Amino acid sequence: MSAGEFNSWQTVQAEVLRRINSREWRPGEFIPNEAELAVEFGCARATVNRALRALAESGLLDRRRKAGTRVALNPVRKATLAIPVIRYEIEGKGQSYRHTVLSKQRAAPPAGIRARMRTEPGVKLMHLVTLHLADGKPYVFGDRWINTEAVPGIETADLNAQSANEWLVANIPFEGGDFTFSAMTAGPREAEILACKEGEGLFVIERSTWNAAHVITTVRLTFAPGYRMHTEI
Amino acid sequence: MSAGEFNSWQTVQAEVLRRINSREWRPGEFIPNEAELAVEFGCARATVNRALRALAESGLLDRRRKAGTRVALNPVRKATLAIPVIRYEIEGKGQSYRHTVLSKQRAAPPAGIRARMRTEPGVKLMHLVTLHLADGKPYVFGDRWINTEAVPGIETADLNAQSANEWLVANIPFEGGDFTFSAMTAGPREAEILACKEGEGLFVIERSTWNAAHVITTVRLTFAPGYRMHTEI
DNA sequence: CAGATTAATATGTATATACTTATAGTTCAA
DNA sequence: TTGAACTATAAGTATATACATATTAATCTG
Repeated sequence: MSAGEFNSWQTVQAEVLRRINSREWRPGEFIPNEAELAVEFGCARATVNRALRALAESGLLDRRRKAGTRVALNPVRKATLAIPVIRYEIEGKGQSYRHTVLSKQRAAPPAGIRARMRTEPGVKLMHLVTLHLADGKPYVFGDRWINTEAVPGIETADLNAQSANEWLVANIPFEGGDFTFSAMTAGPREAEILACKEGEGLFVIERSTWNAAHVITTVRLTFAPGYRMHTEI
Repeated sequence: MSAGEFNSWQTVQAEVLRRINSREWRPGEFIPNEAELAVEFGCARATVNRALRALAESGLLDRRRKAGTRVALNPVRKATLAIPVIRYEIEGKGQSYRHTVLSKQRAAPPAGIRARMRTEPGVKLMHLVTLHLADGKPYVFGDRWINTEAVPGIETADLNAQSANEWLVANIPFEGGDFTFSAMTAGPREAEILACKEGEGLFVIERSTWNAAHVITTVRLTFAPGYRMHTEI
């Protein structure tokens, strides 16, 4: 089985993939260690390491020091989906982009938001409701809370000129975020804002972003009917 | 600025991140090349390469040969979301899992499906409708088409014992897939199958998977109200 | 025999060196 | 002035070597 020459990490990766797919190496099974594979493939261990590391990152292999490398039992397929800035998404489709601020005020958030923002009771946040339009038609509206303490400069920013999301992306570095995707049924408010019928199913993204010290912002994006989010693996 | 010692790729990465976040290196701007950074950080070029490559993969840097490395202008944040096998997802919540096959037949698919499956007109596929239940309550139902030509053995598989998805994951290696997430409004059929009210908003995942030669399967998963898909970055 | 100690081992990482490859920029020719 | 040919450059990769680190397995103790 000393198959020819696999002297680039891509060819090594391809060969390992082939063996996994052909069940030569079965799920849960340990595969030979890096040193052995390097000899068999006629390449350096670092090359094997690169190939296996990439496969482990994509979820097909499980690796542990000393224990070794095994074919993943239940390969969790990971789709990486790009989170777009709404303006780019709309303009990318060749449509015109516009947004309007429906309301902007300082207020103490309801309990649910406060929990997500991890702020003390009574602390006021900036509450912003924005509608984004594609070719003049409602596309998505965002109900956003911003921790003004974590975001110096937001108070004086002109959020009519640049949407809060864009302003934040451009000005406030963040370290992590979480995303929830779901569906909701349009009520009177959504129907009015998005110019759709009450009772329609709407796609919803909830997103929080944070840095080391604070939760920066949490936003709920409710999309007009027909929105589709797409990704490939 | 010859800042101390950055002699592991993680510390190099952290320092580069710091400079990006602090705007020392601004979006769109070229950063010094690997060799220069290696000298400045007091480490090998390979170490810098590892750090920058990781940052490029996560979308914060743009790299091109000869041109160099620049800070990404619009950092596309990528969330990697794990595509779960439904049984694991349900059992992971501590609920009991059960599934039933509502219908299974060979049929020529409608045009939309045929386009996705890339089959010739008249070719019959396996059409499978399955309901998955959590603690006995409808959780999601799947409307699936399988290219039997691409999937040897599926005809004789007992899809009552093991769901089609699980059978496929365990038996048919695939190379790529695409995913679409959207919302729909429950019609009479969805309301009946999912035991929900007509007019409720439902979360929908459409997914196709393929290997080198064929589109293997395409499935539309319609979730009962309340479903939320979550991910972090 | 339970629990602590030690050894063995596979992956993880760092480094110097060398070569490859894509491509931006320049030069040259039609 | 366009475009083809060339060149210089920065990232990309491969390799040998060395050492670090996590973790299993074996061994030693009480």
